[in-house]
Amino acid sequence: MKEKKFFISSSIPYVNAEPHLGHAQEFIEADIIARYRRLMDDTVFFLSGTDDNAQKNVQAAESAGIPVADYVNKHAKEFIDLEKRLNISNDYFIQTSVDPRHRDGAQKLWRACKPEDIYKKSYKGMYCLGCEEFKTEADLVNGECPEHPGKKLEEVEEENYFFKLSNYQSKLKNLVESDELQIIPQTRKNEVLSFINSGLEDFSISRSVARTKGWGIPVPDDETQTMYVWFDALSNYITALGYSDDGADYEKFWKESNERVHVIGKGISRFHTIYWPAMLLSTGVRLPSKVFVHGYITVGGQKMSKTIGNVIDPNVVIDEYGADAFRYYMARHISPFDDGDFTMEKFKEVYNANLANGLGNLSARIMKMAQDNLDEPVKVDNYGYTFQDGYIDESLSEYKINMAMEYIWSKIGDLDREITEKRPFSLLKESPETAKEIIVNLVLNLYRVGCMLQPFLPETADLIINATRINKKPENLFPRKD
RNA sequence: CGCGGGAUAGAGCAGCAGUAGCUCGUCAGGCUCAUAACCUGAAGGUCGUUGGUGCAAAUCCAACUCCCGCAACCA
Repeated sequence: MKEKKFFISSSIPYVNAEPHLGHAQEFIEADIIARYRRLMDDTVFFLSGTDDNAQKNVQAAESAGIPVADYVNKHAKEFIDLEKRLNISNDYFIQTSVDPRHRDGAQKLWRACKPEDIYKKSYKGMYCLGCEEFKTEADLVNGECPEHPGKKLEEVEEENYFFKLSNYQSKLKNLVESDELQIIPQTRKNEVLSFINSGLEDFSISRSVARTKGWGIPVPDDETQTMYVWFDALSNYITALGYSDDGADYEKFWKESNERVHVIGKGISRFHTIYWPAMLLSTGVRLPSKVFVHGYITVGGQKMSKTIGNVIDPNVVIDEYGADAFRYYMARHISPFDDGDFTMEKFKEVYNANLANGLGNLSARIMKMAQDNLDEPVKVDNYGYTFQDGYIDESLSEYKINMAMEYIWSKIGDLDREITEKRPFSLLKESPETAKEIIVNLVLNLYRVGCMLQPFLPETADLIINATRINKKPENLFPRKD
């Protein structure tokens, strides 16, 4: 099989708060794909990071009374820690305010844009001092900012750089329609196309230094302007690879790669499927090949929000149930494409049903029989099974992670049924040879399940595979919770 | 005419044209190897409403009702 070069990224969240379930979901989805591709012998670069330069970070730091850099680093560390705890196998983690290659790369990208695509324009708008951001007519209620009633809106006028998105309307349309820039799932592709067809307006790509308070990346050759954070943030996907100095990873995983995939949430699909590709078209840099758009996570059917107080810290779930149990829920019970719901009650239910009673119990059943009745370990390596399975390949090639999981769990059900039907435990007395044959076959199939689980539940997969290799019942993989 | 998503057994969801399925719960059996786990069976659905296309519709089309997001710089 020919080795492929595969790039995949999670989006870089701005770090004005602790990581939540949505971030964890995205990390897990991207990680499953990355691990799967490595198992398929592709050469993979999996990128993750934080968007440090957003103005929201500045506001959050100010209200916390901490220097922006400290504030950003503190929260970035929480993201790094969460990824570690979730066994996310990213090859690099870029912090956009820390890595000097990012600043250089973003400025290089700016300079690389066609001169006619960037122009200066006076921008006038109603600025809310409370929110510290511009408001559009639609944002206002009775001419006031709904967040800060009574507070006067200030009419601010300043010069900003704009990007001539309108130049790229038809090109973008063709790219998306032809799937040269593939958007998954189809509904998101339709949304993007309808947005393109409604007409693309140029967008602002800089802010005055006065408003950014000097935080962010300076616009090249203009000390009065800071880059608009999206221009800066989107470029992370290539700056992290070494775009600024044509580094080896940039050559390998961007310029010459077979696939370049961004995993993002539905709220930022426009930036990734329209703004970002347009910027790249202007500079002549290669485009991503796929954008995989996932939904949001609701809690008890409601949007997660601090006001409602229903925000769940992924760390709390991991503390109680472990990383693999959490990965399991995200992979199988949250749709990769639509919004999914999460509550601790539901989590516990599926944990007990599918992990404790399902996979955990099955592993114990089979390996106890094997340990007590087989003289030596089953030669699983001679079985010739590595990872591949047609159904899983097909599901994952379309990013249907939950379908792949359904399939694996159907195999688990098959094995439980087989034990009941073939009754090796009672055959041991009457015809031990037949019983042993059955047990050997069960071990092989358990091994196969372990292999299939590798991208999804890496720790558990290793424990199962190892148990079959040493012919020993594993420790309680998923203790039942009452 | 803003855009999109949802409405399927008591609950939560999958299916998206060809005998209605999964998890939990309920009831009745079986098994006793295993994490009081596992297996089988049963009860329970006019697949939001009304029309249409098809030999055939949760599945395609149209209209309507009710929920939920988004509405250009917000995972």
